[in-house]
Parts: sequence; C-alpha cells; structure tokens
Amino acid sequence: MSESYPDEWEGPDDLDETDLRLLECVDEDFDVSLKELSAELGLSNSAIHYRLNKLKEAGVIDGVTADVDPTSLGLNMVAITEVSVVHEPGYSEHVGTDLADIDGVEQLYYTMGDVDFVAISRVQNRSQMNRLIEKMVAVEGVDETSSRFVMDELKTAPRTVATLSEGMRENLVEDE
Amino acid sequence: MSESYPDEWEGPDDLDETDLRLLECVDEDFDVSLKELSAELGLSNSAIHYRLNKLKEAGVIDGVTADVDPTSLGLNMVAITEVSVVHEPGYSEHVGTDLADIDGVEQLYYTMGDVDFVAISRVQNRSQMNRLIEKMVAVEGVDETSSRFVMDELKTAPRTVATLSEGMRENLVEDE
DNA sequence: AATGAAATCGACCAGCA
DNA sequence: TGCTGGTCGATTTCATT
Repeated sequence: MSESYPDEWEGPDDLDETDLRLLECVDEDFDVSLKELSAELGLSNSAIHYRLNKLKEAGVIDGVTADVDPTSLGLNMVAITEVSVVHEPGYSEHVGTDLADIDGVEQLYYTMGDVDFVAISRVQNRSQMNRLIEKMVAVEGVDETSSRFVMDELKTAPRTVATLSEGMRENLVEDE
Repeated sequence: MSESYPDEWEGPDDLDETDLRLLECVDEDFDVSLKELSAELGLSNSAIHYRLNKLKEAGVIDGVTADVDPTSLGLNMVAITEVSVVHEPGYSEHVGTDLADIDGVEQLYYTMGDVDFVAISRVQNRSQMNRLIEKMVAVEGVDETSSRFVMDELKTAPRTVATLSEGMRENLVEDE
C-alpha cells in the first residue's frame, strides 16, 4: 500500500477481459476440468493452462485451497472483537502479531479510529471462547476488548472477484 | 445451528486423525500433487484420492477455489462498517440480503447487541467507497452506519483448519 | 477402507501466428 | 506474446482384497 499512485489508479497487472472471466470462474470453483473452462471461454486447454500459470506467477492467483466448512468441524461460534491498546508508540506491531497468533482468531484487522484492532474468531463452544478472550486481554499492551457474538453469517469467504462491481471491473481491463 | 447438542459437542462428521491431517494440508494449499500428500501421510495415491472425495461428499470440503490477491486487482481499500436497523420486526432478513448484494461487500455478519450487522468491504478507491456506503444507507430499514478504515490486514482468509487449537482438534478425533 | 492396474485428464515442450 | 497440438506424466476410476 506504499504506492504513490493517485486514488483512481486501478492495478499493477495487465489483465484482459479473458483473464478476468477466467478469474471469475476459478475464484468460484477451481475443481473444474480444463475442458469446462475452455468451453466456457472459447479457448483451447493449453491456452487456459498458459493463462492460469501466468496469473499464478504474477501473483494474481496466490494459491489454490480447499475450503473447509467450519460447521462440519463443530466450529459454530463466531465472535467479532474490538481491541484497543494502550497508546504508547511501537506497541501496535507487537500486539498485532500476538493477537494473530491466538488459536481461533481467523481474521485480524488494524484499523483507524478509537478502536485499534478488529478480530473475527471462530471456536466450538463457550469455554473456548472464554479462553480466547482471556488470551486477548492477556496480550501485553491490550487495554480493553469488546465482543459481539455472530448470530448469522450472511456472506463469508472473501470471494474477491465475485463481489467486483462493474466500475471495478472496468478499471482493470480498460487501460492495460 | 438448530442442534440440540450440548455446548461441548464437537461435530457431526466422523473424522480420524488422517482426515484431519489431510485437511490441514489442503486447507493450506491444494495445488500439490497426490504424491506429496501420500508421502506426507504414508498412504497410497488412491487412498488419498478416496478420502478427499469422501470429505467433499460429506461437505467437510465444500469447494476448491483459487485465492485471488485483491491488491493485484487494485482493491487496496478495506472498511469495516457497523450497520444498525430500525427495530421493526421482519426487517432484518430483508436488510441482510440487500446489504450482502451490494458490490464490494465481501463479508456480512448479523450480530447480537446494539449494532445489528457488521460488513467488511473492499474497493479500489475513495469514490467507490463513498458510493458503497451510500448504497448501504439507502437500504430500506437501515438506521445508521459507522465505518472504520482498515490500515493493515494482519490475518485475512479464513484458514479454518490452520487456526484450530489443540483442544479443538481433540474434540474432533476423540469420539468419532 | 485401501490397493494396483487401466483409462482419462492435465502439464509441459517445441513450434507457429 | 499468445496460442496450438502432441507427448508424457499425473490423476481418476474400478475391480479386487
């Protein structure tokens, strides 16, 4: 994020419309054969393969992962926790990594404003959640925490490409 | 989540230690050959394949996806927004789906407490963010919103299995 | 539930537009 | 650079234990 580009700048990589459509497919489901993709995009198998490799090497695709359903592992309890730290310089980085290392913390954001960190955690039961919050409070530099329980996850995994607006899309393919 | 199980209940599926180790591998990186997995786990290729299929059919693995790096698409701006709704019965479901449908909203949680929804959104620039917030406010039933900008994402994609604690693991394999 | 062999599919290379 | 076609190696499937 240490870029000197203007606010309306779009992205470093030169993607064309085909790349974007390919990303839309595999961002949703990579468990498809090259055949299906080539049928969808009107290209040969090797062409798809070639483009996928290019996207991986460029870091646009930075991994392929199996999405594990948390509820099938009994991880039914989700909480969103706001963490504020004592305001002494240099603390935040340390606090951040300590918080991120706590088992059950799935996401951790460092934010502007009165609250300093927002964590999203997932556990199996109340006692685990209690222990998790205790660990957060015990991190040196943490001032106070405030948690909310999640009753429903209406939208979860970051399906980055699927949530692109038309405008965002245009910014990517227009000026490559 | 409409289960009548006690709080300490662990999970519906009968997983053994091998399944869990396999999940740990592919949850991190599915772009590996069966050879590597069979070497790691001491099983034949076909056995790995058999277990992977079983996990997919059981819904433990509910998909294989390519992880697209948002920054390579110029999606550098992330916000966490708290949304409260006017308290009239039956509003919440409608508001939830409307909010989830807004382009750029990657995650949406329905929570207990004074705030009703928490959204995590990702866009390319300030004007897109402004429009996104406007759309949220325009949703019928939304009372007010409060947004915080994310300065750093210390932990992002829900690597569910990777963040399991020892206790969570034990709950899964012990009593299958 | 796991194995090995057979059929199928994907990865890579050389060459071409 | 982006793509094609063919080859080899990998994966999927299936009969068998």
